[in-house]
Amino acid sequence: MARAVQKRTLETRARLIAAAEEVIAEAGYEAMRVEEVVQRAGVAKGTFFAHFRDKEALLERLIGTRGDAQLDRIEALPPPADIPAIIAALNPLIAEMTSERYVFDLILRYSGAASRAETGPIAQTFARTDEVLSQWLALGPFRKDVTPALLSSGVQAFLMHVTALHFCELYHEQTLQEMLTELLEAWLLPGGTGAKAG
Amino acid sequence: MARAVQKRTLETRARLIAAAEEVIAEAGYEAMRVEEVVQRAGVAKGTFFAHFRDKEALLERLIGTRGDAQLDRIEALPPPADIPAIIAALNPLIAEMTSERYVFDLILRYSGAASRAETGPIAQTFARTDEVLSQWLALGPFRKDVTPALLSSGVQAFLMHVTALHFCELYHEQTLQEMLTELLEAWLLPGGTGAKAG
Amino acid sequence: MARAVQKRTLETRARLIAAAEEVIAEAGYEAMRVEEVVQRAGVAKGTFFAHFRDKEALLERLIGTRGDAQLDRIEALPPPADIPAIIAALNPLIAEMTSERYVFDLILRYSGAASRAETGPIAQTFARTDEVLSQWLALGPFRKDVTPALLSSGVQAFLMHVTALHFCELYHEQTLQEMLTELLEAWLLPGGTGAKAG
Amino acid sequence: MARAVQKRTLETRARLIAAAEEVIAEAGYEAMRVEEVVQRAGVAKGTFFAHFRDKEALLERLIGTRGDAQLDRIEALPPPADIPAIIAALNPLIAEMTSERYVFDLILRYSGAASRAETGPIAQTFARTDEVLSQWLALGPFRKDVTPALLSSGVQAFLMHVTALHFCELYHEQTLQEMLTELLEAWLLPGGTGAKAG
DNA sequence: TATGAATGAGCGTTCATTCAT
DNA sequence: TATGAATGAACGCTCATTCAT
Repeated sequence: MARAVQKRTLETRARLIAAAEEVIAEAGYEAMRVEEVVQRAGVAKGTFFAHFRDKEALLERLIGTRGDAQLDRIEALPPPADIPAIIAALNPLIAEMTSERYVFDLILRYSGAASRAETGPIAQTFARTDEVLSQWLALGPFRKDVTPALLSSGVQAFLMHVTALHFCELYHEQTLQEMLTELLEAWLLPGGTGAKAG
Repeated sequence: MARAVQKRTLETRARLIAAAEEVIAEAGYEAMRVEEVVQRAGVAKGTFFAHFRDKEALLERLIGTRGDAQLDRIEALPPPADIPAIIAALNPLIAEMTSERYVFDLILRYSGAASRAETGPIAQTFARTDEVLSQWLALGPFRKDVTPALLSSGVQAFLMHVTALHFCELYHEQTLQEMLTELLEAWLLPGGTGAKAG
Repeated sequence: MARAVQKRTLETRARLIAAAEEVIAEAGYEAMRVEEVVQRAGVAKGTFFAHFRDKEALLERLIGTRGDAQLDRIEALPPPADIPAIIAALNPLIAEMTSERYVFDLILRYSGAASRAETGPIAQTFARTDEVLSQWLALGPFRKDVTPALLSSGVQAFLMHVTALHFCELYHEQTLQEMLTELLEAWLLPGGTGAKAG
Repeated sequence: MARAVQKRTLETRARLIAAAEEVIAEAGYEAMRVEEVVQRAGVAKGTFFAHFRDKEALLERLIGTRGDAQLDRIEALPPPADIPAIIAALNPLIAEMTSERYVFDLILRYSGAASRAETGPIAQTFARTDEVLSQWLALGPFRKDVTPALLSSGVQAFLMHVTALHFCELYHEQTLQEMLTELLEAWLLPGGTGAKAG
């Protein structure tokens, strides 16, 4: 009996999420209105708040889900053998994060993992990214004088750095790619090509 | 006469800034309300917007001023000879940035330099930091296989990274200091002690 | 200058009140919606709450104003010489209070004078009623063995008693008139016709 | 089997009532939420409404039960021989009614007997009070020029009047006792000491 | 009877920003 | 410059009641 009820609950939640995705696809995250979502989902406003603490909770979930999809894809890739491969793998994730200023702000707010009572989806995405990167860096032909965990941490720092610069009018897409490349080379292969030799 | 008017103007502006600082000292940046500030300054709401483009413009100015004070101090220091010295020099800046989550968000938003028409105070602080760091890194006993500009860029990325982690309950103050040390060592002195040899 | 501004304020307030009265005339007090009022007044919702603490504050004012109008009328009457005259004078006030269950509930809630920070309009109407009644009872051919204030107090008790019974399906209009007459006779002229003799 | 079912039903009802009393004891009538009650009773929300038409039906029952207890006590008393005795007898009833503003409002709403299809517990309490008072007033040394029913009606009006004033901060407990005494003396013994003579 | 997810209308609130004076 | 009333779009929330299972 409890299961039957839960099914209805899941359906409602799915409808809300689908409606929200629809709205976002049409007008972007920032333009999403709770009112609009419940109307499209054919659900009462109160129901919305029975499923999500607030509007941001839904957004967090939505963004987290997308991030997870990216990570699923990334995990399925063969460990990259060089820096261009890393960048190529991570680029869609960067694209996701820079799709909208509002999204980036949200990500920043929620990336602070357990700053909230429970670890939210976005924080989890960050944790997963860390794991994936660590493995890659351990397996690939990168410097071994420091732990993969530290390397991964640094890569993430660069990732966020470059992502933040996306919203700075001074930089062009290409410049940022170059900057990221340079940073990663200097970080992962100090001594340049000599790293391979060394 | 124009001078007299200007004097009054400057006084009003000073009163607004003083009032804002007062409010912030009591309740923090996030809790600052324009309403409260103008009341304490004894001026009308409209006057506020005659002096500052918007609320954030004041906040930017306030935060920028603090950052500048830090940089004045930092610039007066002798170029650090090792990583602990760098960290010691930068720590107060980190403390400033982590004083409040909201402040950090603002800083990140405005770190993207000219995301607004004119380069604001926060972006300028970043630019200055970049200059100082570049000089230090050029002068000090750090890796020379990449440009000081790139090194500086990376240091800033790590700085922000670690600062962000301050708002993540998982990390303790000490852990973060250690992490920053490790990151900087790996970044500025790849090959560890070998850097001294190189 | 302050006066000019105040004029605009008064106009806005007047527009809000007029709009509210319009809505109430059409659909009753209970059906009044803040949304509807601000729309008709051509005013923003925020403005409504800048003028009235909440919806009930406006309603209180509206009901109080009507009560005051009744009292203005009542005060202009010559002091009644007998009980039917008292009842005739008070009947429109009763009619006002029983026009809507919702109104009566509000009156009850706010009659408790200073139970709120400031004495509201409804409580003031009650106070004025007390004054008027006291004067009447002092002047008229009614019992003199107790103070007019006490007599007035009793009359008000009967008034509310009978008013409350209006919302009880058992009683018809006429029954209540009779009951009030009997109560007032027994209260104001104990000893029946003998009072005239006495 | 029907009996078994009925037994479970009664148990559920008892649990709901007990839970409600618990909540009320802790937070008062106004703060009682159906949600809270069903949680404590360990039943589903729907179950609540299978047992009580609506929330007020439960409240009415609860308040009515308390009133009945008072009346049981009052009925057991010997008919009072004077006004202080009447007041002493009724005082606990007043205390009950003034325990909470919200309770008084409810009582007033339901005092109007059959304003609902069926006469509820509160209305019944009023009816019983009326009977008791009528008998007392018929038996005691009070005015006989009007019917006991009318006298009783007036006493109830005064009772409610004084009770209402409890929620008006202007009046103190003692003042109200005195006012009630004066009102009852003037009502039940017009002519003052003459009543003793009569 | 029992369940509990869903309902739903509307209130109050927020507060940076504007604009007529 | 200075004034301050007015703006306005959502959000969050409430919580008794219903209804399909």
